[in-house]
Amino acid sequence: MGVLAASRPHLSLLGYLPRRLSTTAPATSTGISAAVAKSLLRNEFDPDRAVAILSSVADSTSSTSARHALELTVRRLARSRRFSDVEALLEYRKSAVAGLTEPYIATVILSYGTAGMLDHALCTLDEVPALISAPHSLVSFNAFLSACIRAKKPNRVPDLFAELSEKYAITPDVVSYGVLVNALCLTGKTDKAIETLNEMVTVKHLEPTTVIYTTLLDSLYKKGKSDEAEALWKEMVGNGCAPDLISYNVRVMHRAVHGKPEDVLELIGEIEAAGIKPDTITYTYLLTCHCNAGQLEEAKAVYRGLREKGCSPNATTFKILLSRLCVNGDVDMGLEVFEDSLTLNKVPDFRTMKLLVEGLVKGAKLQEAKEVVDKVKKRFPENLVGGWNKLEKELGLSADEQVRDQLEVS
DNA sequence: TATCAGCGAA
Repeated sequence: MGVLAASRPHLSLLGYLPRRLSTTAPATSTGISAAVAKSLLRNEFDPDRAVAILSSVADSTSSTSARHALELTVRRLARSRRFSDVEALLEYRKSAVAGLTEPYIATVILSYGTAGMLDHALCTLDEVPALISAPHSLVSFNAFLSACIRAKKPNRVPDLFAELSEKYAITPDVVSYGVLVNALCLTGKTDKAIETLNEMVTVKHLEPTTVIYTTLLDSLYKKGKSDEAEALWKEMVGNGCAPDLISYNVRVMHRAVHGKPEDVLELIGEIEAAGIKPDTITYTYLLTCHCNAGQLEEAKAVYRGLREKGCSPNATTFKILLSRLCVNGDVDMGLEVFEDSLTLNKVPDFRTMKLLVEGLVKGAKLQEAKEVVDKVKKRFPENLVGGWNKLEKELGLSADEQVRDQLEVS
C-alpha cells in the first residue's frame, strides 16, 4: 500500500518531460552542456530540480557526461522512492530519442539497475533488437549483468549469465566474465570465482585481465586470505597483466588496515617506481593508517600535502580526517577542514558534522558552532535539516536559546 | 575513441 502511494507518478514530472522537449526553448536558454549539468546535479538533491536540469541538457545522448547526468538524476529519484518517475523518465528516453544507439540503451539498463528496478532492466534488454533494428551485442548484455550488481542482486548473475547468453546467442567476453567473477565474489563464493577465471582461460580461451585479477585480489584481502592474494598477484604479473593504480590501491587498502604507516609508504614508493601516480584514494588510505596509529600530525601533513601531489581531498578524506580531529579535540584544524569541504561541496555526513559542532560547543566556541550549523543547513535539502534543528536545541544553539542566554547574561 | 567489468564509503 505504502509502495503504491510512493510510486504513484508525480504529475508535474510526467507533464514536464514531453512539454519541455516539444516546446522551443526561450531565446535565453539554448540548453546547457552535459558537463555543466553533471556538476549542477552533483549538488542538487531535489529530484524535481534534478529532472529540470537534466531536461535542459542540449545534447542529451552522445557524450559520457550526458549519460552520467541521466544516472545521477535516476539516483536522486530512486532515493526518494519515486520509481514511477524513474520509469517515466527512462521509458521516455527510450521512445523519444532519435537515432537510439545500443550504448545509450545500455545506460538506460544500467540506470534501471541503479534504481533497483531489475525487471525493467530485463524488459529493456529484451527490447533491444526492436529498438535498434539489430541483434543484441555484448554491450547491452554486459550492461544488464552489471545492472544486477548495481541493483544489489549479484546472486542472480550466474543464472542469468547462462540463460541470457543462450537465449540471445551471445558469446560472453572478458567483460561479461569480469561481472560474473565480481558477482561470485560479492556473494562470498571466492573459490568459485577463481574457478570461473580459470575456466574462462582454459575452456573459453579468453585472456585474463588486470581488472578480473583485481576483483579477486580485493575479495581475497577482504576475506583475510592475504597469502592467497599475494600468490594471485604473482600469477597476475606472470600472466602479463600489469598492475595498475586500482590494483595497487587494493593492496594499499590491505596494508592500511593491517600494517603500519611505514608499510603503506613503502608500497607508495613501489607505485611511483612503477611509473604510476598515486591518487586521492591512495593518500586517503595513508591518512587513515596514520590516524589509526595515533599519528594525527602525520595525517594532517598528508592532508596538507595533497595539493602539491596534484590531488584534492574527497568526501571520504574529509569524513575520516574531520571525525578523527574532533575526537582528539583539535577543533581549530577541524574548522579549517570543514571550510575546505564546504568549498569543494563535499561536506561530511551528519554524524561527522555533529562531532565538530559538539566539539566547538565543548570548547566554548559557540559563535563558530552556530556558523557551522548555519552553513551546513544552507547546503542540505529541507528533509535533512530536521536533525540539525534538534541538535541546535540540545546544544543551546537555536535562536530562542541564544536570546535566553543573552537575557541571563545581562 | 569509447560504450559494457575492478579500489574508498555512502
